[in-house]
Amino acid sequence: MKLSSMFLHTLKEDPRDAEVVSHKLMLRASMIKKLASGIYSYLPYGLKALKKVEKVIREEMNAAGAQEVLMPAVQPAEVWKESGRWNVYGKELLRFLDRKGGEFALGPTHEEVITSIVRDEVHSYRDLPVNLYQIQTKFRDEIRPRFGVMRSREFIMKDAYSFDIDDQGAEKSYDAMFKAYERIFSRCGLRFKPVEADTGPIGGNYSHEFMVLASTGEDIILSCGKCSYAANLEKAEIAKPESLDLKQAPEGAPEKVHTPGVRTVEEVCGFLGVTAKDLIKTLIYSTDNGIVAALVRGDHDVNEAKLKRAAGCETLELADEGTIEKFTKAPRGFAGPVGLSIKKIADFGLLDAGQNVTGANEEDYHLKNVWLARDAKVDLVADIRNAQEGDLCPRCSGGTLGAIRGIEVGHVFKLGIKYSKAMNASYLDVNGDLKPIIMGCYGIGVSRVLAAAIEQYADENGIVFPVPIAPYPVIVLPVSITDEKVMGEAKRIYDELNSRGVDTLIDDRDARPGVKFMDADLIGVPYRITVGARGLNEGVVEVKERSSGTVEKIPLGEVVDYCLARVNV
RNA sequence: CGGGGCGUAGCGCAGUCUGGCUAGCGCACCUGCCUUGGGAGCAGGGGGUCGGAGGUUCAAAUCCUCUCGCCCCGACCA
Repeated sequence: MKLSSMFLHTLKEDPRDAEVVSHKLMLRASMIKKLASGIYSYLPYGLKALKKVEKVIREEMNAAGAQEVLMPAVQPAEVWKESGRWNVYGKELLRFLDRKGGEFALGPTHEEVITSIVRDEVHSYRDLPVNLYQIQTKFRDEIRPRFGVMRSREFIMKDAYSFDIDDQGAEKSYDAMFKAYERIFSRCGLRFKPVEADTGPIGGNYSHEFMVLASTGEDIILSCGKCSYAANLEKAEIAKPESLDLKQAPEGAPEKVHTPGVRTVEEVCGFLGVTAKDLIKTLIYSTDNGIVAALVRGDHDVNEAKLKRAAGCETLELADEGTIEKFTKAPRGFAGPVGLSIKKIADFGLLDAGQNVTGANEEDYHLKNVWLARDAKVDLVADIRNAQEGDLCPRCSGGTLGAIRGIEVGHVFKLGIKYSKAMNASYLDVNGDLKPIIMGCYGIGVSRVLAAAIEQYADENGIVFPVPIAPYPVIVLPVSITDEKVMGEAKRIYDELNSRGVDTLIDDRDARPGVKFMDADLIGVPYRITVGARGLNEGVVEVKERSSGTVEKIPLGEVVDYCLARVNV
């Protein structure tokens, strides 16, 4: 491709509303263009990069035995009502009516559609297993899109769905996808980590996320320094204590203190001169299984997914002011376990606590010297808080958890029969018995992979594309386009590289060399061949490697082979 | 949805508080000269009606009301 005719308009300055490097650089490198909040066009250079990522994904998916399909972006409400998610999915599902008043939605994911296809087409165990995937535009009406295509509303996703006759088969399918994902992200040159994850509204019972490690990531990962355990914050467990008995309390009674207007943990600490660790936070939750009080140490945070499990409920949210007053007899900020008659679930972290400060269930009063074992009847002790740095590993002995940030680029789920049961996707087994198909689903955020790669591979001069996803692995840069010798040699190298299968750019713009160098750096081309009169006199050109910055002088006759050897991975 | 910030040319910004000449600067773009190994220089030029609507005023980018959009923090959500 000739830069003189390419639709590429780079920017010198950072656009104002870009925060993270990948967003800034994708805009500056003329890869994307915003149309509305969370909705982007891909310009030629960005699309080319996207296609490279897709190519890697396709190759590995096909190699793993999956077959490509393409499903509609617009989906009728009908299938969503069948699966039961029409009423569950919430505002992220963008709904609308067609001219006849029929209800439709823009697909945020395709479990319903694929399940309806497979249930019509598959009737026998002989048709299974099967794995179908697509690469397609999804729409999720995110409450707050941000960071460019990292978290956009419209985005490109590869989603695959596996169908098996039994759990053993489903396990194999899951495993095959897990391995394919490891190959995909490795080939893209990413530093990543698979972690155990919560399943969220997609459902199912087991899942892993693939996280690209980056300080700007929105997800927090906890991983053990000693063994291979790693999990998303929402899922991360904490080592189970040896005993679930509360610490024995001495004789005595809590002492009431006047704490006017003091509500938050910080305020209480400041007012009473204690630390957050000395406090017990009492959070009142409304659930489909009644009201519960969650007790955690003042410096810990409740993990709602864990609390749901412990409380045995499906839905759960922090109680509103009125509910709190009704059950604690005090406004928000003064709840405590002593004398509280609702179900109380205490966190492991409180097992060896004593002499705590808690709310008094009375406006403007707290209690000092509270011992859970003595003063409050706790119904259950469980793991209900977020893990944090320094916590003990749940899988090995002696390991501690560290926290790092990551960008979720892939997610694999075991769905079981959630959808096949709801939507009647079944098959006849060898014995002629009708059984539900066991499903799995596997997503990769294609556009997010691109953003994550740039997040991981950039420097002060711009993008540093890894070769496998570089839109163009090589750029030929003639220092002067008016020098016929220089231009002729540049053209020759450019043509030869292209004819030998290397996507190559040539900067044939009538611009000063400095401008060309800056642009080549900005757009992140891995190898730059500089052709100038100086070098030609010695019979050489210069090849600069973007990632290391090293420059080598290569004889004219060898430069094509030199590049081929570096670019064909 | 709550809090904060911002909409002036393709991009980055000044001007707004304290209304008043033809709305300005840098980058990008066009023409010419000159220059050609890390964002050159000179000269000339095109492009905006100040997010939108209404109002106040002799006069509105500037003041008032409404409205739309964008960004950040949070809540929410994968």
